[in-house]
Amino acid sequence: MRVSRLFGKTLREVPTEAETVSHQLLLRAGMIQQLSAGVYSYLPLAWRALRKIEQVIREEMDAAGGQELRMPVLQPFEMWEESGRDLAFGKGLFTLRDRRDRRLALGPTHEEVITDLARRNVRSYRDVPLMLYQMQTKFRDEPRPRGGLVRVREFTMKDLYSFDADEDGLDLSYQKMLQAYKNIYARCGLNAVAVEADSGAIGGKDSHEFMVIAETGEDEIIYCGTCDYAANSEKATSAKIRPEEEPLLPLEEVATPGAKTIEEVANFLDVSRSHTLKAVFYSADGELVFVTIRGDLEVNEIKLKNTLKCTDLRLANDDEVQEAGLVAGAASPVGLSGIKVIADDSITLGQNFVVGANKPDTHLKNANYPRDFNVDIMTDIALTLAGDRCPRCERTLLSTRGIEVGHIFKLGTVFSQRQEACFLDQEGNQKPLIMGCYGIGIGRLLAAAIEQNHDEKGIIWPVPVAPYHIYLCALGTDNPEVASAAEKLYAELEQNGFEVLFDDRAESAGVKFNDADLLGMPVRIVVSQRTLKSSSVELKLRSEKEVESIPIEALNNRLKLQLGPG
RNA sequence: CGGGGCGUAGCGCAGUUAGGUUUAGCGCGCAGCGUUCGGGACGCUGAGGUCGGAGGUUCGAAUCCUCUCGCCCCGACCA
Repeated sequence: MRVSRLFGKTLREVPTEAETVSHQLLLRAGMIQQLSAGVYSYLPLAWRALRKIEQVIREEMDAAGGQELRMPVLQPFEMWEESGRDLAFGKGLFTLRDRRDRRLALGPTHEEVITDLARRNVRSYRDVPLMLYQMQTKFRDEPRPRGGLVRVREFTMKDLYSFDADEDGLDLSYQKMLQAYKNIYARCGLNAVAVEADSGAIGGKDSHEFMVIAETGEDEIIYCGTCDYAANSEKATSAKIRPEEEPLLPLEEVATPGAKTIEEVANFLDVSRSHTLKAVFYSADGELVFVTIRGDLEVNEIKLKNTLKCTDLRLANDDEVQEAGLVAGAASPVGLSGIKVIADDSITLGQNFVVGANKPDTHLKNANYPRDFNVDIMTDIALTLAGDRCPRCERTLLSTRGIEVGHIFKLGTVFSQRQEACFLDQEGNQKPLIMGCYGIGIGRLLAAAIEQNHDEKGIIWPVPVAPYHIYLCALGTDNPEVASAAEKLYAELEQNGFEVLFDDRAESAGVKFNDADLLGMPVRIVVSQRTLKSSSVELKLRSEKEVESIPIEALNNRLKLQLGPG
């Protein structure tokens, strides 16, 4: 491709709307163009890179036993009602009506459709294990698109779905995908780590996310500096420390005028925060619930939402709290009735807690579970923070930010049961298929690759995803000798199977070099009067500082060494 | 949806506070000619704007008022 003919102009200045590095570079390189919030056109350079990423993914999916197919974007809305996920996705689901006024949804993901395909086509245990995948456009009406290609409303996703006869089969499929994903990231020049994750609207049990460490990432990762524990902060747990055992003391009412927050109460009574129980009120699908947790911890709303199995969760407002007869600032489960109480298991770690007395300006000392109160649900709903203890080795946890470039789930029978996708096992029993699903956002992967592979001058493409291998730079094109030598070299390189971006423009050296750096092809070759004097060209790797002079006849072999056979 | 910011030429901006010499400017980029030519060269000439949109106030609106649309950033959601 000739730069003089390439569609998409490089920009000298950074467009103001871009804040993340990948967004800035994609815009400056003339690779993407925004149409509206979270909706982009991919210009030729970006499109080539995206296709290369797809090809890497396709190869790994096929190698793991996947079969590529293609499902529709346009899906009957009833299918989403059948699975109940019209509510789980809520406004995130793009919907429309056809001419007969039938409601349709633009697919945000394809579990419903694939499950339907499976129930029509899988009959026997002989038909599994089965892995089906596609590269396809997803639509999600995200509340807030951001970061260029990091979070958009229309994007291409590779989604693979596995079907197995039993849990062991699922484990095997899951492991295959885990490995395939690691291969993909490594081939795309990405350092991605697998972390434990919440399964969100997709549903299911085990789940891992692949994170690319980046300051601009949307997710917080909690990880152990000592062992290999790593999890999304939504999912992370910690070893909650149990204080020294003390004898159980009798309940005692104390006046705590003006003290409402945990901080104030703890200070007033001169006890540590971990010696108090906090009360928080939530509205879960309209029902008021009482949440209690040890005073030194915070509630993780994702865990709470999963525990309550509700779709809408928010902090209750003052009116709702008053209406329920709760005393904000002095509430506790002691003596409480008629309201659902959810407790974090931290309340079993410790004794003689200070809790609210359910009357203004009054607290109780020495509350103990279960002696003094009961709860409806006891589980882990605590937010894990950097500085907490690792759940595996009890060393200190650390945190960092990351971009989620892939997510894999063990779905189990969530979908196959709801949609009755069954098979006959060896004994002739009808059983639901055991499913898994595995997704990668292609554009996001591209953005992450740039986040991790750039310098102040521009992109530094890893070879497998580079739009072109070589940036061929002709300096002094008005010199016929240079021009014809460059043309000849361009033709030869392409003949030898290299993908070449040929800068044939009548621009100054500075302009060409800066564009070469910005566009970031792995190899830059310069042809000029100077190099021709010694029948050579100059070769520079984008990732290195040094330039080397190569005799033209040796160039082909040198490039093969660098880029692999063309 | 809550909070913050912004819409003036392809990109980056000034002008808006105090309405009128602004037929709306500047830099980059773009077109033509000439000189340059190994890290974003220079000169001359030129094209390009219904100042996001609609209403209103006024003799007069980019500037004031009302409504509206769009975009970015921070939070609640996800590949």
